[in-house]
Amino acid sequence: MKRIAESTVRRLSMYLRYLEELDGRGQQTASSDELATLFGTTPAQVRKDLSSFGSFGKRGLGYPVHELSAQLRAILGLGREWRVVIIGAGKIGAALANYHGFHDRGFRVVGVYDNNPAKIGQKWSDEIVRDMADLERDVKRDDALIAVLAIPADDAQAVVDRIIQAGIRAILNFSPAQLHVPSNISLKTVNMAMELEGLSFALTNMATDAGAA
Amino acid sequence: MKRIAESTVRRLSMYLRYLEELDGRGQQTASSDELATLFGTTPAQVRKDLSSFGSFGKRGLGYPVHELSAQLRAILGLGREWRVVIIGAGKIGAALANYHGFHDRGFRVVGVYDNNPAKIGQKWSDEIVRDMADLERDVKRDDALIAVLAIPADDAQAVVDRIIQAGIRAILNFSPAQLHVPSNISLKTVNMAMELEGLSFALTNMATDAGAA
DNA sequence: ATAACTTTGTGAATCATTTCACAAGCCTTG
DNA sequence: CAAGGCTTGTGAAATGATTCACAAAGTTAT
Repeated sequence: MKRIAESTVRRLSMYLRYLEELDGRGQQTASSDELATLFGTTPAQVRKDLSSFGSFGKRGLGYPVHELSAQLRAILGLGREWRVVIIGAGKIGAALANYHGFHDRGFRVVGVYDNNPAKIGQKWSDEIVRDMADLERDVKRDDALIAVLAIPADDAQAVVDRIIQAGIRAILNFSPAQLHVPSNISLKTVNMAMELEGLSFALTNMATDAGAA
Repeated sequence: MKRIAESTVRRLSMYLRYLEELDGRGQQTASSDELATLFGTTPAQVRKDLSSFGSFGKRGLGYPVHELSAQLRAILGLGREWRVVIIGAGKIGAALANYHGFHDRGFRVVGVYDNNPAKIGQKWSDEIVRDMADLERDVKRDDALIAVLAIPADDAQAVVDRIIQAGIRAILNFSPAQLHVPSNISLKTVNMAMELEGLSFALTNMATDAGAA
């Protein structure tokens, strides 16, 4: 299989969300054209994205909704349970732990950590907040592979180094820090400041062109 | 000025964050090489990004840290105050309202809205939660141009249509909904599910290649 | 069973972004 | 002030992503 672009994976994720909705409504098939118009992309893009993984459609008819959903879940690795630790029991961590889609897609939170003594031991959205000192031990014991980082930027790199040692293989980073990880570790950073500044730029330079996505 | 790529704007935002840190430490100049190694990009990329906007560096020496910071702030449109409304007084909204970088960069929250009667009128991070019914009136009166959307997916498109009518020109969307806006409105969507599924994909297909960013 | 119609899958072409490579310019040293 | 050492700015080349365009394959109607 050839290398898959980041942007392709994001679109697959979109397609899946919509296909599941169609499936729930009992729709049997969907054409690349139907999928495309909903996402502001093109039919050719949809077909190209899917064709990297196989031939799922029927010519003259379109894609079988239910079956394609299953295929996409398999492709995205959603057929299993991923054990996740949330590091930082602040507002962002809480938002994530509460987020439904999180659990429904097989991402199971097995631990929430903080280093603030006032928070440790408190109940917090189905979980007891644990001491960050226990992070390594727990990650190993619970076999967590994914970590969500929602702590201040200054502490972030040190924590990243620790959890990678403990066996974490993928990190979703909400701290406004530029993190460095070995190339066999997956890292995604969501940076609020960067998004807002992107909007600020677009508004300031509207004359030229207006961005959309 | 020619069209600027989204990815370029994101990098400018990164450069700015680091330049401000260097400036705070009193460092006078920084080379493209120094900036590049910190961000996992290349010196050529840094120079190309900056060269879209002018010649800020001195050959043989590098870029003047303080001055370049100021230039980047101007380019990104951060020299003014942006009035922002947060729609949805849930955990994500709270995380944003509390977020320091938010206010420090000139993004001033002028209103927080919810349609839950239990929340309306309550104090909430320096602001009183207001009734979403008043959204249009307030947006116009307060001249807010940016909206942060942190509400359930089902309500999102209807709210978007309303606030655009009221004068909002840029939207940061945290709801897992595919939104449609006119082309003169800027929209950025941060979709947690998509990020997590991206990690799941990367972990599942590690054999091929490991993603990093 | 045939014809007309629809929609996929995919090489080729276009468009966009990143990287290369080097001349030009500035600083420093002697 | 001339020579040597860095580092920028930028066309050109390379790489990557999207769009085009059409043959192949399936469906539907008669």
